Amino acid sequence: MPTRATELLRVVHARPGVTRADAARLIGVGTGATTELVGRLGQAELLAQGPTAPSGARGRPTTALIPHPRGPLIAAASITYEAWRVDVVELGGSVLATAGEELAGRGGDEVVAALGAAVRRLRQEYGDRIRGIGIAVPGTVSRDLMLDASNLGWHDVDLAAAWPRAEIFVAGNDATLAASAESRRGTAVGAAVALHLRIEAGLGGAVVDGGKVLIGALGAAGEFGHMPFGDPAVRCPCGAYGCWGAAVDGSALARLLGHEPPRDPITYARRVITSPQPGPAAAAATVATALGRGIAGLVNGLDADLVTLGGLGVDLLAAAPEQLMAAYRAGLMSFRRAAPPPVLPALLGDDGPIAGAAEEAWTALLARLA
Amino acid sequence: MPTRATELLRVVHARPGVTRADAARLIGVGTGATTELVGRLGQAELLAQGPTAPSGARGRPTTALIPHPRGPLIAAASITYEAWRVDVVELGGSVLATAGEELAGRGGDEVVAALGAAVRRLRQEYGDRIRGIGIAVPGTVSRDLMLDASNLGWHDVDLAAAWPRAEIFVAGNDATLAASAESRRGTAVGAAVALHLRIEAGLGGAVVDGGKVLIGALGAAGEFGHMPFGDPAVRCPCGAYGCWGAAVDGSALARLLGHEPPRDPITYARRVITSPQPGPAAAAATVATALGRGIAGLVNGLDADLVTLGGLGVDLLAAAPEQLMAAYRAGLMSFRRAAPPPVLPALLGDDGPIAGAAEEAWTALLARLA
DNA sequence: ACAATATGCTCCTGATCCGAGCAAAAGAAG
DNA sequence: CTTCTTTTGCTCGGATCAGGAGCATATTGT
Repeated sequence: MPTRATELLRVVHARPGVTRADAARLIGVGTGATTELVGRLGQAELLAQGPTAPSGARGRPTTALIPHPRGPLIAAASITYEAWRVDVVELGGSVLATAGEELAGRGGDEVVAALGAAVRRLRQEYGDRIRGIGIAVPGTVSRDLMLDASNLGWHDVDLAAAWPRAEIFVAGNDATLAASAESRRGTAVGAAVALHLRIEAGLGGAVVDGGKVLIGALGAAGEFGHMPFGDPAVRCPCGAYGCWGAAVDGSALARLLGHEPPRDPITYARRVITSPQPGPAAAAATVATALGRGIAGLVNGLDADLVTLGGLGVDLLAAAPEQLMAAYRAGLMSFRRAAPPPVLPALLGDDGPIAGAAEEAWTALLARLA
Repeated sequence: MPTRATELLRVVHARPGVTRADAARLIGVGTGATTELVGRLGQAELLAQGPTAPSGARGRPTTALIPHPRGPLIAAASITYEAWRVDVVELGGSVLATAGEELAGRGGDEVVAALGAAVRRLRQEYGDRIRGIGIAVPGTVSRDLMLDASNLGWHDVDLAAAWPRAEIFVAGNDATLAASAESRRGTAVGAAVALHLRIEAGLGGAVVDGGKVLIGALGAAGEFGHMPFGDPAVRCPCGAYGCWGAAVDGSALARLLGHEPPRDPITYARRVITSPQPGPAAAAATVATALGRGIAGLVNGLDADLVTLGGLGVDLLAAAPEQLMAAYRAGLMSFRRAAPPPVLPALLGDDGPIAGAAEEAWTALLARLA
């Protein structure tokens, strides 16, 4: 039940620094109710008012709504293949502090323990202002917060150990969370149905429908890499045949170039894609074609009006835009070809997953502050 | 902003005949508020109370909440390849009256005009109680209610002509609406993410996430038949290559059997699929395999926990269950194989689309009655 | 008949929100 | 500098809604 108070907080979170007059118009309340609302939320140490830059227009100047200096905070974390990081994020998305380090080959439980220690240090510094945590991970997260990251060789890693008994604890796949961030603060703001695809070691993604990320029945939605758009003769490590992901990632490039499967497929793939030599360029073009064809299939089926690419998808789009877009257009249903949904690089880049973790945790917190 | 009143109406719509005590517990209000609510909704001619069957338990007996005898109604319509139909549906989904006839080869505008005449007749009978209309059609509907049904040869048919200036007017693809109905009153009740697939002349479907049908940016989501799970050498009428739909419908069976493309692909396909002869049976098995493989891909990507099949999908599942399910299981990501989401026939059968039209129109009406 | 149990109604209270009217703070015009 | 215009903010009264305590009601069980 969204009350006016949560609506106002959501507006301020989405657009920190809105003027109170604009915010009131956005949620459709009069000036009387606004006074009461802002007063109440100020008392609750959720909102504060700050000065605005002079507008130059006539009329009494308004104030800007900003996060309260003693207001609640969220810890946003991400684990990538190379490092982990924790940010302290206030209402509106600003980062107040950060901590992190390289993975250095440590195991999942060790990394979660190190992350948990960092969260404890930050909680000592910020006290109970930190109300919860969101974590982005390169793998799948079950409902009971167990992480499975096969590309890291991690299985049954208990993420809850980072902060047992946290009031708010959300965790999710990095591509899923990056999609959330793109739809709120990135390229996909305003899209009705945004599709985000992210190629790193494998292909993941997510659909954001009307601002809500589809997380699936088990929290494992967005594994578009395991849709059979690829060559039915190629076996995927997941056990199925013809997986799209196996046609667009580093292993696909290695296969095309007759190389051994690379140990670090991301670095390998980036090197191949950006190589000026004809062999690698042709391989990149082939992979870009497979990417474009699959994107078209997803757009046909999901009726997205915008597609954003993250990770190696950005490099592929830059290296072989003609091939990618040609395959994309050719795969679209005819009625879509007049106005194909744009395929654009994601705005937030490598910060997408951690930004998404912050967004989802803040969304959960705002729902609780009802 | 769902108020208690709309919450109660939604509960009664979902479970007509609930006792008022159960309904109050479901929406979490005390008996005092319930009295006030039921009284208000009775005054507004939205709810009435009826007798309940004796429960046998102790305590004061409660009453059943039922639609008001002068309450609002919805006209639910469907157009299929053979006929059109209009039902008058009350709160809770019961059908009070129905009308319809065969298409008999008429064009889209003529059919919509006939449907509109039937709606006018029903409105004369029921007066302003009929507050809106929902229409299920075998094609795509744009935001401005223009219908495109290429399999019928209809283009730019103005559905709004069936009831211009209707207060509530929703229209959608038959497969999309059938998915909605399945998730509310069919096999998929309670599923977190339900995938419904419907094969008639082509393959369509929809995803229902947490009770909400994903309609896409243009209202054209669910065209899973145009995802490239099929043979890349086969050209689909949509202009793309390798469309899944072209691998599982009547045209695919005809191709496998060396027949000409059939004029009535649905009847043709049903005959082939149910044929006891080895040739047709083998073709059906091949098509069932392609269906199972694609379903697995969609389940992988969308993380559905239940799949329902409608139209010819039911026949395929009955004719070649082993092949379909084997391909399905083989295509699932390994972590899903321990507990594959069930693949079941849809409960509502041919009534799915019209039931879904009623559901969506009622949903819109309930939102307006806030 | 009486106890036990579940349900429904009345009345009171508090929270929320809206609108009217007035006050305040800026720019514009003389 | 004064006055007018424009926009915004505050106070106050009224309306709606929701929740709870206490009592009334209708059934089953002994």
